[in-house]
Amino acid sequence: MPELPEVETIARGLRQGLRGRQIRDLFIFRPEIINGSPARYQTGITGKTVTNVWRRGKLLILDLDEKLHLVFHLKMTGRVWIATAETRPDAHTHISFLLDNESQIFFQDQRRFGYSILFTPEGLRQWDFFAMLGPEPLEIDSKEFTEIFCHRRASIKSLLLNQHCLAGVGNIYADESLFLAGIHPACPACDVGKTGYQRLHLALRTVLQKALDAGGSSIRDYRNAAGKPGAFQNQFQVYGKKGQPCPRCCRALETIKVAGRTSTFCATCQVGPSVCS
DNA sequence: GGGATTGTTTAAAT
DNA sequence: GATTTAAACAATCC
Repeated sequence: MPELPEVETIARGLRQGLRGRQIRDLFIFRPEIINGSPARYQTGITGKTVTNVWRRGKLLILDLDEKLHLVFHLKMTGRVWIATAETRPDAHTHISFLLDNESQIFFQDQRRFGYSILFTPEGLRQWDFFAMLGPEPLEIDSKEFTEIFCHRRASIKSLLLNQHCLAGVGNIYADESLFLAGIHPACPACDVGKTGYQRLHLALRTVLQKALDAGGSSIRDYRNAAGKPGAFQNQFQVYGKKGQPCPRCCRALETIKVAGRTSTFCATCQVGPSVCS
């Protein structure tokens, strides 16, 4: 679930608490969630100091001194948070990092789809997944945004979810922004139209910013760097609200599968594939 | 037990 | 070759 606003919220929280902290030791309870050699991971991180924490797409990245990047992908249920010295690791705690102030970073993941990797700067640059990420949706201008979609026939929703097109958007913010822009999720991207791209760009930025302001969305698993849930789930207009009245026209919200994902939308307010303008 | 959940990769089709 | 679609994968919940 952690998409751009959630990962960004975690990164901001960690940055606050971790800058200048040294990682004294780490305990790897489940080596298989480390991509690459666990031994190299262990020795590479031990004794290093966290110099910065940032986000790219849905990736959480801790910069360590001596030029290393400690990367996490949280996938569905991953969490990275700062626990007190007394907190005991549970069955879902796969790595714990002991800090020089006795607190600890926990990497937990109930479903274990997430992973962590330690990179050198060159390694990170050459990592295909990282190199192929599209632009940050909060950073591009409307011309760039339009250019991503206007020549492609795939559904607009599938391209919003495609990390090569835009980095950081997942199912929640795709559905919410398409509703706000009044665009049907299955509409071919090239048929959305000039004003449609502008509405969608604005809608996406608006939704992402509001979610950031609310500290992200917690459906069930997401927690911030302090282990606390976000609040944006209380502002959802359509996501997960099948059968409930559309906030705009009161027609019951429907779901369809687009790009293999459940998409909740209003059949009145979101213009269909054949009528997009 | 089947279906749904997620982001991403891989394979197949166009 | 580029683009698109579908299936597969990980583990767990309901």
